[in-house]
Amino acid sequence: MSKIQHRNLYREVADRIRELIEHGDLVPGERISEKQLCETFGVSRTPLREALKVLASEGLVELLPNRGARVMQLTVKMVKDTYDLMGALEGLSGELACQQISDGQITAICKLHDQMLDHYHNREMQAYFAVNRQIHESILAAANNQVLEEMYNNLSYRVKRVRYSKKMTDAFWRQAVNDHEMMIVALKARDGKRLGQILRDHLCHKLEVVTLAGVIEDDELINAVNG
Amino acid sequence: MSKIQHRNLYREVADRIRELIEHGDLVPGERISEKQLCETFGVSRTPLREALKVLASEGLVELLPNRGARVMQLTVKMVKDTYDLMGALEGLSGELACQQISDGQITAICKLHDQMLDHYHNREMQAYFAVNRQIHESILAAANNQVLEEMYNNLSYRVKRVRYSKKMTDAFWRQAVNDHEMMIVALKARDGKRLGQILRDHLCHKLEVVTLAGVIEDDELINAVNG
DNA sequence: AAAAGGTATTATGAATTCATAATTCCAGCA
DNA sequence: TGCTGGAATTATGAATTCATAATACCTTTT
Repeated sequence: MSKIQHRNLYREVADRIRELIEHGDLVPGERISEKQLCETFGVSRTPLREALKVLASEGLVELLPNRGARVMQLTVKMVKDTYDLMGALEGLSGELACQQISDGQITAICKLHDQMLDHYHNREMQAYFAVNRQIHESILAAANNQVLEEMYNNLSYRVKRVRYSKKMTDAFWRQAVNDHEMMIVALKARDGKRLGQILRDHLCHKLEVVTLAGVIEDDELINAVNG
Repeated sequence: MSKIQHRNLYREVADRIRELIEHGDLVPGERISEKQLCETFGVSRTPLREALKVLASEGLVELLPNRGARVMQLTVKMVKDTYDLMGALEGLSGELACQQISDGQITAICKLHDQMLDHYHNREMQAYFAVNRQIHESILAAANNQVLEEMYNNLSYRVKRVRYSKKMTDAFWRQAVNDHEMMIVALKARDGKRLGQILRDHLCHKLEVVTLAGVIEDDELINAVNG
């Protein structure tokens, strides 16, 4: 791994550690060795520890007093809670977007929607997810709320490790596409309340189709605490 | 000011700086002198700078490369955006709370509600706000979603400097109390959708009754950037 | 007197050093 | 053999030191 370039070191380090977590190179629950990371990145402990503190406040890492840091161990409940929250934020983004979105932005989203439909009919799941994400990001951007965007991205990062299942059921997929059809209708009508409602409900079953790799069951956690 | 006690220093320091910001001792836009804060708290620069980085990631402080830190300057738009977000989160808390709240918790909230009504009728604004906050916190707690709670508290901290106006209009106050009446009805019926809707709308006009002390108008900001 | 340039000072960014808490490992003992 | 206690080691928490960028101040020149 290439050494880090020296500019705003703690921020660079934080980005790199985020990548390591996202990529699964740092295993949840496993202790993070400061010395080892220092050597990996070629930096001293000061910026590394600053980065860890930022990551802790982002909820990606947990700091144990006098016992170092570890990658945050996600529980099923935490993932569910996070999805609930993201649903609420998506809903808000829809409501806000309708208040000010331009005709051009709407046509752009409709274009993406058509692309997504193509991928759906061709059963191209990767491409489908990519365009799907673009649509939601477009709505988020159209909401024109920096604080919302920041929060949403933070939450998104926390559960990034939980990947979408490769074997999404047809029924679920059809339902998701159907939601998107309704979204487009509401968006074109600039019906914020309705778009918000659709988006809030849209995400709420997403948990059913994620693979919980690296996520521990809550009863496991209880055992780990008691045992 | 008493020296800080040595235990998880960076966290203590962060708490203290939050207090200073909330209390208005650290003025928005003003540069934060590391040396001065170090002397105030009786700590070295290392934990202080760690604290600043955490506060920056919380949005309370902004870090300028090679030029230190300053208290985040709130704009009217940022405050509005934050209130929109908090409204959405309140709404979610209501929905979730209805799914699992116990009878005991409901009666406790009803009790608070009655207290609040008393304060309203007696025109005791301070007490009214205190109980009002307790009600919303109770619902938030009943939602049983740690991530939500954490995020709400963070947002709350960002706009804490913006205080409620002493001269809230009767009309507005009556409307707020009316909202609360409807909330109680929905809560007793455990009607999550409805409670969520009320809570989302409840906050959305709050901006109208806050004093924007220390907050700069967005056109001022534009002037500051251009000038 | 005002502006430009350069030096001195100060503040920040990062590395190193020091202190202390946690862990490991081993000896002694039951 | 397994358990307890303590020394040695290691890792973390915090302070200090070093390097460098930004700022302030002063001189020089027009």
